[in-house]
Amino acid sequence: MAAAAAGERGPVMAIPRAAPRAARTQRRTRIQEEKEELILEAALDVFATNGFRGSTIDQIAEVAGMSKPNLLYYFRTKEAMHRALIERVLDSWLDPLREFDAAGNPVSEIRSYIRRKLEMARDFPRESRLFANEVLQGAPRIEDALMGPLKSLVDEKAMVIRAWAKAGKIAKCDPYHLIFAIWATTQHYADFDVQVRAVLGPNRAGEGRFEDAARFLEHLFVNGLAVGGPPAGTAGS
Amino acid sequence: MAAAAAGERGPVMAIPRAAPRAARTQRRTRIQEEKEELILEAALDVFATNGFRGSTIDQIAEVAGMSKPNLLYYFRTKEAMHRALIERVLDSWLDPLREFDAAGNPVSEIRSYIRRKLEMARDFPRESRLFANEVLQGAPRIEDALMGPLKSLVDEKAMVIRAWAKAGKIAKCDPYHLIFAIWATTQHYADFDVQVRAVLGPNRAGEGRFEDAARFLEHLFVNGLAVGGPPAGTAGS
DNA sequence: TGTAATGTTTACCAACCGGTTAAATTATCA
DNA sequence: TGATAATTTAACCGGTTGGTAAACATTACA
Repeated sequence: MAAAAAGERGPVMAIPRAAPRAARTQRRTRIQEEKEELILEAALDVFATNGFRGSTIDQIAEVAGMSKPNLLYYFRTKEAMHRALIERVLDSWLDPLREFDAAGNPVSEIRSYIRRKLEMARDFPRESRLFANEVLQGAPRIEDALMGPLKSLVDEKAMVIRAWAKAGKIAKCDPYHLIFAIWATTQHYADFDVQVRAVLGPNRAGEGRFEDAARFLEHLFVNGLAVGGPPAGTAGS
Repeated sequence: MAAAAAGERGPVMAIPRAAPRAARTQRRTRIQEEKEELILEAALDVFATNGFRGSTIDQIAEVAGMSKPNLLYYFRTKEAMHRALIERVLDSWLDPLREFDAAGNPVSEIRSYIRRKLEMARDFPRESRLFANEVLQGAPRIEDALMGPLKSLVDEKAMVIRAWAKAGKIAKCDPYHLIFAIWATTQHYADFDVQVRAVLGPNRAGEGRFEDAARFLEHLFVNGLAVGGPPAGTAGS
């Protein structure tokens, strides 16, 4: 896709610019691989904290320690950078959900899904914010991914959850909203990090907050999805 | 604050511009009130969908049906618009949490808090996204609000929840993470609306999704916070 | 009704931003 | 080593953006 776009302008004449990631030879030099890596790393930094429109090529260039035209040598447009970044990150971002195993024990599957998602929020907050920014602003550049691969994967896993509920292994519940709830609660710690820190205050804002969150969320979801109504003694006035 | 900023430039000379919301007389004319209202309404629209940096004064002007300089007559800078907007919206945004009543029944208090927050996500998604954008990008313009009024309110309500837990009315849990979880799950339906719609698909993306979400979340939190461990029969292989 | 304060518009500007051009520099390899 | 391709840089460009200047229009009010 990127390669096709690169060749769109010059029809016959000797190509005016070197056209990296070109059509003929595949991924060329060592240096190209390194620099693209470097750029995408910087782009992740900048896009994640400023969103697409709020980010400038100059910012990315500065973080990457390169000149702006040099960046544009590797990625023809700002949007191409963003596209490449999304493409590269989306797959690994969905991994935890993919690992969700129909054959496993429902409670432990859900528990470990929560834990994995929380680990990702802790270890890859930029990735989380990259998507959050994008989705929040209407997902103009990842709509396809949302309605395609993402929806398919969720549909598949929702069926698994529904089967568990039907078999009486967990409480009857809407699997989609369950998945939303897990996404929301876990990614919250990456996307709304400053708010979490501000509310917890300097004493509790350390890395321990992820352990506390894990404990709470596991309790919430495991108890919340346990079969049968609330155990007893919760009726008040 | 805004008034003080307005007078910073011209020191002695006859004030060059009309200086609305001026120092002497209080909030002046009817038309001023109307136009400021109009502008903030438009600003909410634009800031909520594009974030601060991603929004332009021209966009806001267009939505408001006014010229850019006219906007800048009422708010001296883009940041002043944003500040005024945040100030105006923050209070009502925190209302549901304020209504959280220590004297009430814990389960029904939590249940109705969830419901109110979900209603706000449905009825005021722009407000939710305004904050989400801001917090996501590091909250450079609302840090004070987060660490001041917000933290205070949460601290207060966290004590209430902790008392409930201590009295055995709900399960022992970290009250801060409980509040985060409620925020995250409810605001998710405003902030990540496109994703929710994309995943649910055209059939289920109608307004009914909020009812489904309410049902699921009430179940999750009420069951999840019920005293005692998971009722029975959830142990698998 | 007249006039001073308030409100609106047109024209403008400097900085920024995405992107291009072309020339210079460096790596590759026959 | 030398030619060729790949990489990097300086200079530049047109459009956008936040904001201003000043003239013009309208409103409030004595």
